[in-house]
Amino acid sequence: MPAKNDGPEAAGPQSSKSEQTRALILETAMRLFQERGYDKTTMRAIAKEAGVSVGNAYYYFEGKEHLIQGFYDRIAAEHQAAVRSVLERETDLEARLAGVLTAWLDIARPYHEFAVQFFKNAADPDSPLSPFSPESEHAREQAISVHREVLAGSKAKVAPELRDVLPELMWLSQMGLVLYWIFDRTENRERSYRLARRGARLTARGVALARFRVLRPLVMEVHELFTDFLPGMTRVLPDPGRGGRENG
Amino acid sequence: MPAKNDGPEAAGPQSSKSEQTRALILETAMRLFQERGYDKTTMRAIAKEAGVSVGNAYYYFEGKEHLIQGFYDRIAAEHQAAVRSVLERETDLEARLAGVLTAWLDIARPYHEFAVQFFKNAADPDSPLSPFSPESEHAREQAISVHREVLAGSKAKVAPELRDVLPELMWLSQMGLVLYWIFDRTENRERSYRLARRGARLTARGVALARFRVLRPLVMEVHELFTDFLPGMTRVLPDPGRGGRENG
DNA sequence: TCAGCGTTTTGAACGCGTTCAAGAAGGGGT
DNA sequence: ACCCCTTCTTGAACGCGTTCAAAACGCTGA
Repeated sequence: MPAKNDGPEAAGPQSSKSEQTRALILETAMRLFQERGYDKTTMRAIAKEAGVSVGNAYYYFEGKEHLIQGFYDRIAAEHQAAVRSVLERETDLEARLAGVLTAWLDIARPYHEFAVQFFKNAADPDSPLSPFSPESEHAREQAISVHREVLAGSKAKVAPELRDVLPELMWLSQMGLVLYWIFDRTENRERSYRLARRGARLTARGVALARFRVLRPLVMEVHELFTDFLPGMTRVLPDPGRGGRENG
Repeated sequence: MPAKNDGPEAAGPQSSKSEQTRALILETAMRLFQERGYDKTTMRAIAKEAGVSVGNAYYYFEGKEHLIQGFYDRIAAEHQAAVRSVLERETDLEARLAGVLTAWLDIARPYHEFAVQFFKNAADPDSPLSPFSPESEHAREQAISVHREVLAGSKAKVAPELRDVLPELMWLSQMGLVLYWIFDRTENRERSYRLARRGARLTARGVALARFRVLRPLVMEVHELFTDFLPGMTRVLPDPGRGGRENG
């Protein structure tokens, strides 16, 4: 049997010639993106700099936007690592949440410049780069589980109705922070940091108060709404059909 | 002195030759967008169909994306009109809010197909089409004032701390609904309608409960957070005012 | 060694949004 | 009548992302 693949994407992290070329193209692209910005980096420039042909880049990546997937992965990995120390140290819900959010801001800082391009694609439901796309499911699930840990490792007492939806809610509000961050033009993203800290405080206080009797109906409402709609958000398509390319 | 202009954009809604050409291009573009979708409609096709040259379209509009501004205006106008009957009829906050939201969904329905493109541009902070851009300020202010009316015309008793921020909050949650709607693939956007109704209920109950004593700190938190950050969102550029105290 | 076959690589070509130098049209002022 | 200045219009040309038929490569079995 010859070396048969299901396409270049299907291969694992082996160090074959193919994987090397793929990695070379990705790294070159990421470097140029950071040096010149996304728009000013042309596919031709990436190919030239990497010493391959344009067509070759398209053999490994479906298009230019797919080359920024590398940043997703990098940020996610760094964040996961950075968060660890905070989660081991703190037991206060507010501090834990604030730590996770500000850690993300720290890590994402170098990429703010072209985060817009990032987000433009994320805003397209059909794009695999959308945080709600099936392709992002793994990364999304990992991000949510960070918030699960934020909650579980804290000494905060959580209303039982909120237990299961809260991590997803917190992830969603993190997406809100990211959105704010993208629009944030202040120096060093100061306002984003402020929002992160305040948002963490608001969340912690909300969770604490959610155990009061008077709030029972509201909490139930929140619970129902998000058990109902979060699965719908994270699984956008009614059918799996990752079907043919609609060319045109 | 000859007929001097500050450019074609500066002219009011006169019916000069210039304005006619501009309108012709815009109408042709909107028609083709609806017939073929945004991506499949080329600038060359718009120009050809309108009987002008490509360059001429660029004389009147800065680029292709600017041609969808027409939809913004159209939807906003229709929504403003549709909402009137609801606001005159109902006095219940939940019903008023649900009415406003579902009216938007009704009106926006025909444009869902290419709403993505819509949103891709809206997601760019530098784009004048962003709902947070200075260029959208008028439309945004009008949309917020609809929510002001929703609140003012209802018999609901609102905690004083929320009075001034609530309309903006409601508008923000409407933006959230729009986001959900864009990702919504269900038939007739059923889930979006569900979300609108449930969101309205949640908001109404939250407002009702916000008057309880125990919630005072939470309400204050919400109030502070949004008086602090909403002006920052709607005025993207660094705004020296609002020098609230840094919070540890 | 070589033919066969899947994998990888190539770069010209396509269609698109956008730009721009050049010209046409439309009026005053003389 | 003529020039002049502004506004409007043109379409070829540019640079880009993307595609594709064809070529080069590399491995396997004979």
